[in-house]
Amino acid sequence: MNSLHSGQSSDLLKNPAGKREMILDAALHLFTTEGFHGAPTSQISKMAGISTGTLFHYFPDKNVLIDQLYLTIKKDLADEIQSQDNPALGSKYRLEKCFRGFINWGMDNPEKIRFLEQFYHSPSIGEAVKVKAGEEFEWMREIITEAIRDGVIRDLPFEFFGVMTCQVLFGVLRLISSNSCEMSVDEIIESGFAMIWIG
Amino acid sequence: MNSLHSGQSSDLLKNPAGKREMILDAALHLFTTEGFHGAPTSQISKMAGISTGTLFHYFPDKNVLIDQLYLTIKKDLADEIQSQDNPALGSKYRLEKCFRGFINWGMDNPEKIRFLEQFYHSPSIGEAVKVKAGEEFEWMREIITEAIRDGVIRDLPFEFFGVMTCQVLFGVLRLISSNSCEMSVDEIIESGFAMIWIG
Amino acid sequence: MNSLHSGQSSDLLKNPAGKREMILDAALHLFTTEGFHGAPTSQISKMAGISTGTLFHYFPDKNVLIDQLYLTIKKDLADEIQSQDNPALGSKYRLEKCFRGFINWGMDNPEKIRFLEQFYHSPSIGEAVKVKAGEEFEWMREIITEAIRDGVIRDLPFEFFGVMTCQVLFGVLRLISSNSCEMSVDEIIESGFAMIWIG
Amino acid sequence: MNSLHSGQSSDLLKNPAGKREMILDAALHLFTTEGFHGAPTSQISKMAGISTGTLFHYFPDKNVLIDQLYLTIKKDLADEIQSQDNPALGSKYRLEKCFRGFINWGMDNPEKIRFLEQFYHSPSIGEAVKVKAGEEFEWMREIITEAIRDGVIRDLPFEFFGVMTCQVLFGVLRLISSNSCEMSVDEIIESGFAMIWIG
DNA sequence: GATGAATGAGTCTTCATTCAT
DNA sequence: AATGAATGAAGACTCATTCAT
Repeated sequence: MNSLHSGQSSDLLKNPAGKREMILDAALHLFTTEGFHGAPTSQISKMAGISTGTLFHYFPDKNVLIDQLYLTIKKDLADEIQSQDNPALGSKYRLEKCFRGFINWGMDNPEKIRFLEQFYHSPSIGEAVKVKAGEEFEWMREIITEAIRDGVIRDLPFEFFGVMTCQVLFGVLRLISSNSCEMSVDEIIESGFAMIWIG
Repeated sequence: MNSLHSGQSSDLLKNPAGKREMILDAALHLFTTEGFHGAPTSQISKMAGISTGTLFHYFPDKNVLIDQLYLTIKKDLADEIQSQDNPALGSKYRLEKCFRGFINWGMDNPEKIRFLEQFYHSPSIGEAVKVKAGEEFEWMREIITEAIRDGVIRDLPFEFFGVMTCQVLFGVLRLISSNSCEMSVDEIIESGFAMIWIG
Repeated sequence: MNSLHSGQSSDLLKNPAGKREMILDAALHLFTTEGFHGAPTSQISKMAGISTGTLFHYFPDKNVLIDQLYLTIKKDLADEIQSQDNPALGSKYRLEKCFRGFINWGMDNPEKIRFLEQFYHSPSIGEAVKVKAGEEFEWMREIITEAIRDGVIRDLPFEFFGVMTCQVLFGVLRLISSNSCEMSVDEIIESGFAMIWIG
Repeated sequence: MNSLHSGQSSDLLKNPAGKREMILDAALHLFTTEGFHGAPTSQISKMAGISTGTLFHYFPDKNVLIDQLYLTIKKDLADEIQSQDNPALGSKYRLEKCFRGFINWGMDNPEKIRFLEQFYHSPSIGEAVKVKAGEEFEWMREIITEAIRDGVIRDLPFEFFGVMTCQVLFGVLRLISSNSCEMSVDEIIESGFAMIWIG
């Protein structure tokens, strides 16, 4: 018996993506389409292909599940953007790269975007988690500071810039995905960016 | 029986603000702080000062309640803005008046703003109601068209303008209410408007 | 239609003993035979002839149910004993009357006796309730004091006398109900009393 | 491989007191404080320092665990008392030695006493086990018979004497451990014994 | 219209037990 | 022997909704 091969095949059969990840995936879908209280844990585990008990083996309760999901998604987004950053380049270029990273990630992950939109304002996510998730984006503060020094954006507080940029980028993604306005994807993106650069 | 007398006294004693309104008020508060499924109808009726059965006298079920609440709030906002409009004036002035109307209404009704933010993306509101609520703002299309003709804003579809403006105005209100950025209320508002005018 | 008659019959059909009492009766039986955690609330409500939800209308949770049951039973016992007391009589006579009252009540209510035996030492009953239940018997302190003054029982603290008397009387009732010793009920009772009088 | 060496080291490292005993110890504590159904096997194994699966290696199921625990404790008590008995001495002396043995064991093992009090009347212990546990004390029947012949105690059935003596001794231990009556330990013990001798 | 007791399907969560490693 | 992830039946409790009064 070839232990290497048998090991691989059993890994693939039993662990196609890791149960924790399968739970998070199912939860993402159901929370987004049904809401937090509208998505029973029984349905989440069924969709994840595990038993009801197993869900609680990975997440002590439903609140922890949505908190971890929120955190995971925000970190996923932050990592994706940061992975493409190059501190050696100019601030305007770096900033635009971040925006495009956000938009691309959002177009690739429409359900995650819907989740973030829906739950950022929701009482279902713990406050501590919201704060912690926000910290994943702290590294951008430096780019903003530099961009202000370079005159690329107006001299306004980081908070203002952060909130407004998010609002505009979420708006861009909603327009793209709703497909209800007669503009090309690129037009939407460029028009959105225009609001940020001057604002 | 003297209907005038009996009507008056019972109205004043039992119905100081109208039970329907008291239910909507309680629902607004609880849906905003607890979410749709997180706010039991029993708690809503208790806060409204009525019995559990009475709630279902005014709203056939809980979904109708939140739908009506959403509709009522959006109409409230639209009416407030429209009441201050004067079609005889210039498009830029009218548009700015609308924005300021929105902002002022939002500052006066922070819970309603939170409700709109939270439930605009939520599956708890019926699609038909979302559409119907959107129609309350159809009258603004004319102002936008005029503003584009006057070169006050860029020539972009109504949908783009509508989504983006909402996003920016909600951002402005959030910054104002969170109080976390070192800017005066006026600075926040003006900086927000600047993004819209050019965008 | 005879409203008087119909009223009576519907009362009898719908309220043969009061739902609260039916729940307490069912709980008494099931807690005694299955233990606290061994008796599902679903089974209690089924035996009480009500729905699962109704149980929680009368008792906010299962712990309150057993606490109230314990309190009700202890009060039942205390009231029964006190109702036969006559402060005008001598202390020995009164004390013996109390003992016989206890024994008779215990023989009439074997399940309640089993319940008290089983749950007096159990962590399932809240401490506060145990204390409160104990206070139902405070009025006996006076009889004991008098009995000591009269030389009917030895001069020992109320606590000693209380605990020991209970132990003996519970023992008497167990021997009577187990039927495993070749003594008549009266012999058991008299032999038990003998232990108390001198102790 | 040196079995002696490996055996020793693993025994000492992994089995300082025997896993079976550690499970029984943990179960004793948790059953006493939380009740049978209130103490999850997972918590018992955690407290015993073993895995959930190992518990079921030593005890096929939870009922067997509590049955064995009950049996072990009763045997422990019986052995302790019997070990101090000397058939050559007089019946009154032997009997008193037994009582003192019980009291001393109870003062040394308060948790075991609480366990016996709590579970003697509980449906969680199998009937067969209760009978079997009772047999551990059969050897005392001879002492009682002798004591009756010697006129040390009244001529009453073994069952009466057994139940009543237990009740009194448990009462004594409860008074000692509750510390709520103004008597010295010796006074409580002697006053308790007095009840037995005459009864 | 107004009440609130009653319902029971549905929710989250627990836990004894198994079994592949 | 030992582990601990996995199971899923079962439990406590909730809550939208009804209906007799």
